Amino acid sequence: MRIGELSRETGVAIPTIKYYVREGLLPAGRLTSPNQASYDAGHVRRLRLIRGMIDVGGLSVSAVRDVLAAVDSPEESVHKVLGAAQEAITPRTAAAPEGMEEARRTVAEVIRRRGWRVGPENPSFEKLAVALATLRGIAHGDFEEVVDDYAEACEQVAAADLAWAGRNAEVDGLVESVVVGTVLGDAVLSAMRRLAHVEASARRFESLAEGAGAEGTGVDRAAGR
Amino acid sequence: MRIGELSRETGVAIPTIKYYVREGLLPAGRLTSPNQASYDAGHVRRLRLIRGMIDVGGLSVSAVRDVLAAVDSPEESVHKVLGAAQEAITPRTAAAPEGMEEARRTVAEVIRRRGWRVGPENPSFEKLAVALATLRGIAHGDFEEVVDDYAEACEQVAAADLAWAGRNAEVDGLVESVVVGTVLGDAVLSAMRRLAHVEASARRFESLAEGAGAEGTGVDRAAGR
DNA sequence: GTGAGTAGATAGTGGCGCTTTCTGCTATCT
DNA sequence: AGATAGCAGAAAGCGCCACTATCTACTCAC
Repeated sequence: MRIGELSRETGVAIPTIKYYVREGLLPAGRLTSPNQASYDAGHVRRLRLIRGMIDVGGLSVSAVRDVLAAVDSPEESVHKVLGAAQEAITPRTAAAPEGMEEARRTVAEVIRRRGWRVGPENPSFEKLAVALATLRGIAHGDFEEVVDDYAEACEQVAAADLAWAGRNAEVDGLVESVVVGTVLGDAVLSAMRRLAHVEASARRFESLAEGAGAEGTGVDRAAGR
Repeated sequence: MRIGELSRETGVAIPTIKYYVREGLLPAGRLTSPNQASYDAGHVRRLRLIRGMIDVGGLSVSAVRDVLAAVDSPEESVHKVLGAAQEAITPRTAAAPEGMEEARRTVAEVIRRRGWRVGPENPSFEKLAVALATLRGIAHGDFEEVVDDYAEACEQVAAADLAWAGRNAEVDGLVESVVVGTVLGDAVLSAMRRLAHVEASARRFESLAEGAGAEGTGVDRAAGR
């Protein structure tokens, strides 16, 4: 397959494909003559993976490069790849807000209550603490009461993810499955969470005020601040 | 409070504050003389909200503007604000991948099974379908078997969110609570999902191969593709 | 042999999120 | 009263990013 076909197959413009090759996201084609190269199904898959991470996962090109570098090192442990994917997927290096110490304690507490074996050295530990500290700096309601519900839900999701990755690994390889599941799973999860929000508030408003001309998606007028 | 104090209080540089004012994210201070303005606690809160959405939520400045515009229109229904927040939080306008029709059917099926009352006109419906279609284009394992677990977890999360927003609304206003919960909740959820992944795979690998020198965080070597 | 397609390289583009610089002012300290 | 520090507002500039355009020299298919 030549570059034009690869482009048509994946919907990615030719100059963009060349750009990805230059940037090291995509391996170059096998040269059949000084100005002809051939691409195969691996390139199609890889390109789709790249576009998925960029378009759906919202990753930057350099984040994708980091993730793929981890995917490509064959002897790397899943642990490291997962770490790279997690590192790459989170936006920026958020400046530490106030109240981080308390937030870290909250996270450690949840982890303890759940019986998880993750330490503060895991980058997600810190990310979570930053998010919680930020939340406390903005909103008054105590988020700690919610955190355990989140944790329980996450356990369920993680179990499902693992089962899926296990099944998928037989074809695509474990590492790639983990990466795809992590990056795209986030997108799935947050879209679904929004749908669930709509339903949950529909349910609440209907029980509060019955039959007041619902708006289709359910959530209805409510006072601002 | 003058701009210098506002800057110190929030950790945001003065030119950046001015930039946010220009961009309409932050209301201007009240002028006390032609070249002096005073800012109050509302500005501090607002600035923290902006930085939280940008740093932790990963939103762009223009996305934040859209969200805040919705927050500020007092008679707007929660429905609309939630929609604006949801619109703003999702990255780009992902090009439609192949297999969208099947993906839409899958989403509709899950919604039906769950008894949710959300239609395809909800933007998250489409976002979810795009994510699923992309996933199918990349990975072989059937994600549909996982989708119901996700949905159940999301129900739990959404119920917790709603309860929190209800409590928080008494102080901060419902609309703002919903926005904060939606945007920052995503960050919390994905960080926590990663922690749960680590634990879940630790649990699996330990049951498969007992005592093979665990690496601290649990996940350990496994074959690549 | 002609036209469409290609590799590889360099330069350019538009948007984003600030940052710098400037001018005239004013609050505050000594 | 003078010195110093800070401020408002406007305009221009900057560095990065993700492409995109253009070019040359080739070659393959008809």
